[in-house]
Amino acid sequence: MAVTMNDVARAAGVSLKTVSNVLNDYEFIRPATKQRVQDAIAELGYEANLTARSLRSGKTRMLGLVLSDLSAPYYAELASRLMKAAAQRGYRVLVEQSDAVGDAELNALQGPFRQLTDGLLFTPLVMDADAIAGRLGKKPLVMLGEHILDPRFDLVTMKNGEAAAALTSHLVAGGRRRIAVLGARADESAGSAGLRLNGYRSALDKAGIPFDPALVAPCEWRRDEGAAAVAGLLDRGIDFDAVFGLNDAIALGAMHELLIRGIKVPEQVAVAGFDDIDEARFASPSLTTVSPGMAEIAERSIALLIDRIEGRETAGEGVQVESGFQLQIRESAP
Amino acid sequence: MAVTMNDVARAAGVSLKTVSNVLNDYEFIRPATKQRVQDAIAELGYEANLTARSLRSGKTRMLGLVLSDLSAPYYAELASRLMKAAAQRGYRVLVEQSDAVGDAELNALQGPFRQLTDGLLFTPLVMDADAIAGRLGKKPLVMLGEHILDPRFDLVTMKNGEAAAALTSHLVAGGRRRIAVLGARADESAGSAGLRLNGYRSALDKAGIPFDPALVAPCEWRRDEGAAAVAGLLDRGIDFDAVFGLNDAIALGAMHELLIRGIKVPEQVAVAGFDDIDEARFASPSLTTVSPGMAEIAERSIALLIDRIEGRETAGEGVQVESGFQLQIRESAP
DNA sequence: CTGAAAGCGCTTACAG
DNA sequence: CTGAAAGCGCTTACAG
Repeated sequence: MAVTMNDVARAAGVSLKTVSNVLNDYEFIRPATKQRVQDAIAELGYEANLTARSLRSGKTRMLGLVLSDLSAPYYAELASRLMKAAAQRGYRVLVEQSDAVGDAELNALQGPFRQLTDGLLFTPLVMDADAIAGRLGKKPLVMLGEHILDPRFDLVTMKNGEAAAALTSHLVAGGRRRIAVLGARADESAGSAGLRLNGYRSALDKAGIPFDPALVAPCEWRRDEGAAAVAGLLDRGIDFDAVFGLNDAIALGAMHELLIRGIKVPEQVAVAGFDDIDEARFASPSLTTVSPGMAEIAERSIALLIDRIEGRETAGEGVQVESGFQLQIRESAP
Repeated sequence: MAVTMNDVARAAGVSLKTVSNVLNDYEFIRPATKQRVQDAIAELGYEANLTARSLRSGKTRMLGLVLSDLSAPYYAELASRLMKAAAQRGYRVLVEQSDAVGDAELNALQGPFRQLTDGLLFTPLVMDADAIAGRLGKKPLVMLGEHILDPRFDLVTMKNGEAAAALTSHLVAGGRRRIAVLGARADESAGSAGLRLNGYRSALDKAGIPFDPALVAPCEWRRDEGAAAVAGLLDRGIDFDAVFGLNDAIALGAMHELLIRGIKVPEQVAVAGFDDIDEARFASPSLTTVSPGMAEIAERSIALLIDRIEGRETAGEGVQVESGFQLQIRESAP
């Protein structure tokens, strides 16, 4: 049997409530009493039972993180940072993978997962704003790194459009005119893919370069899909002098396929990505990309969610946070 | 207020216990009763309170996963698979990052983290067998992908030594004689690093190639460290014709550094890694490595841990599982 | 097959 | 500042 608060109370000669007060940093405790309780805790090696605390208080001090796939490098790095930011504030992060399946997202939103957490960081890939708003419940939810700009939701994201435009302009400044875009999603205009695609188009507009839909290839945001997408363009005989992967994984997959086929990067085709995952620096050639300020995203989304949970943030409408970005110009598109 | 079992019992006209029986798939319930309860559950939208269940039963249906850093690609892929394997069996995985810090490992082993989980998958980098055995507690613990081969512990791992030897023999068969090893750890002879290093040495022995300690460079298992380690060898003027990174991240970092310096891979220096992370296939040149059967490791470690938790595995001594491996010969060391 | 009672270990009003 | 009581929502013996 584990040591309980009752044991501590008995050992210290006080009531249960007094022990509870000490544990919860209640202000008005006589120093001597407090000391006696703390001594008893130390002596008995008492540790609070978190489950009992949760049952009574209704709080778990866990945050839910819903994303499609933890093995994607961007999400892995993000999850790692989020966990550290949460730990500093006394919270843990419980991760749920949705595999970009709608049912899984729905489950994370209202199933048992929700019960286990005091609030959610949510990266929806399938559900739209109305579907989410309809299942919202009363626990706080912060949209993460995603697209749904809706006054009903808190959102921590980056300047997807601006950053994509800046990257595209950089490619144009390097003399590229036919820039293929990999990773667009047909069904999604407001999502990250859509926002980045819009940024690309606006940069082309600004440069007076006509938009060619033949240069836009949809694919999932993985290395193998990026490779397949660029292979498709080549096999269809489509001419291009640059590739913009809507994330780094796509770009790295595409770059691999180009090199395999003997196409020189960046001499014949420049390649650029998005996310600045660690891998981008060490690719050969190293990958030009956009750094989305992941540290800031992690820090601010955790802070916002916990502020909501603990009632410090009380804005009726959603709070929108946009982190800054930085171009990382490297060998693949100098 | 959420719907409780009491509400369901009242609606169905049965006692609490009967509702509990239905929820827990107790065999002997009259079908009509069961149906009435299930109808009431559906009608009221009842969902069991997991916290209350945990408090009473002492089970959380969560598994703890302790590793150094979730953003390392191997761990990210492994965690993703473990979560899926656990989910299939009705368990969740709660991840704790130790940053390879001893205190953090100790905390995960006996702090509140332990309370939240029914069992642990543990990848210790600092603590040794005796330290762990001393803090073991009564909840099951499975050593994961690591070195501690001790009859007191359950262990799921791979054939580190054999695989490293096979890879080294492959390099030797390709004509390499001076094979640098990156990622050795001075303090660790039994760990993964030590086992892989031993495999390397035994393969050299077999080939009649003398072991040269100057070719062994210690470093952390990250890309930047692999790059720095190979840079160190080059700057010290040490001659080598192959690099064996003790994991893929090291090898990829080293390969990047070689290419930056105009050294041709594999013509001048062959490069090989260990883990077969997705990134290895898409590197340029693609990376020769060892596939450790991660799917098998994930599946078997989850199965073993849950068998322990649920009392199906009752061996008094530790159960040792070694997954198979496969050489992945690619461009960096054909 | 089903019920009434006890209790897991805390926190939360409510008194004083 | 501190105490006695109630109760969070379940499961677990124990009866019958």
